Amino acid sequence: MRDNRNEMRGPNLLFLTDEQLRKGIEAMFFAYRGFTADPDRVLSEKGYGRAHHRAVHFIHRSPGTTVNNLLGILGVTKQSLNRVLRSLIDDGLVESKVGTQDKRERHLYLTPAGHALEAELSEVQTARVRSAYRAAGPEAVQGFRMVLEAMMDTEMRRCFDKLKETE
Amino acid sequence: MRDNRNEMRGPNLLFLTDEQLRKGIEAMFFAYRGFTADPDRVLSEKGYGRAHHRAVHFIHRSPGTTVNNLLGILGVTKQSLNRVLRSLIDDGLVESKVGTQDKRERHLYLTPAGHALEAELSEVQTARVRSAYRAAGPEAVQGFRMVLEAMMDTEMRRCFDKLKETE
DNA sequence: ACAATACGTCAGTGTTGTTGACATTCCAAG
DNA sequence: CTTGGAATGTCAACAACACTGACGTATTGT
Repeated sequence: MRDNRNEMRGPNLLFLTDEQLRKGIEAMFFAYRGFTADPDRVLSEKGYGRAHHRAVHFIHRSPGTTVNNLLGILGVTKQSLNRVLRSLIDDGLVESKVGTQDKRERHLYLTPAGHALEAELSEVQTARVRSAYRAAGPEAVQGFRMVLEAMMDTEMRRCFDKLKETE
Repeated sequence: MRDNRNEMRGPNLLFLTDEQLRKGIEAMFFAYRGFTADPDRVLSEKGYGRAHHRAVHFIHRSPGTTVNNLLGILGVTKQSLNRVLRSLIDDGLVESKVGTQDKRERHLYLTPAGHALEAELSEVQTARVRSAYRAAGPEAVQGFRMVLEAMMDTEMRRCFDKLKETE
């Protein structure tokens, strides 16, 4: 059950009180809204949703990735991803090439128009994150990243680490 | 446009490179999935969605709040909130009382059953946040909170601060 | 030949969002 | 006091998006 007695266990445990935890939860809720607000605005102007942003982002990040790869990274169903990819391909933002070794696979790439959209989305989102980073300072950013990574599932952690080593 | 030259501006600006910003964006994406995964599991068992969680959370947080207040906090449309509230009221988790001063307003309260659901949701979500906090340590948590607050809109910031002062 | 994999698609369901209309209540100007 | 506007909340119809589960096709590998 709830435990409010952390407050009496010394100042080094103050950050684990229910009060602090709830504040963190609410901060996460509001901050994520801010985090997605700008890209969402851009997307809705073009008739796209948040799922399109994610697809475009990770195709940009890992050109030539397959549909199955994206499914694992995004954590959506095949049908949702397919609908998104279908519209992106029809609109000429994403190109789907049949694999050379394994012809069952489709490798996904951004077209020039796709790169343009990605840049536009990345622009507005990065601007906000940069501003937040600048306001909070380097040590805060390091802490921010540590908590976020500790909040992931092992599954996502695996995805995240795999993306990191691609640098 | 993109700016990769931050890397040459000294070590104190290393955290503002595009690489670091992109990593932060992806970490935020994956972490938020982890953040909502456990409550989502509980909710779907009961036929509810994430919107129900938010409503229950903030009614618990601010008992007697009005529908309009919740609209501002949650950032959803009136109809979406109303549908959610309708099901919660019909299921006996939320009680809606006509205002005494202003009879147009409906003041919202959790019933005992509502408090039970809130506790169950809070339990699983808090467990993960607590674990992340513990793993990252107090200084990291402070940085985490600073960056999150800096990432909010002024609008949300206002909501967040108003909730904070209720303590 | 046979099973497994990668991809696409269909039907049915549920949540969420938008548009727009509507009833009730409050308040203030006439 | 009356009346009109503004605020609060409710509701219906429709669209967007996601999920489940099943099925079909092409390809790979044993």
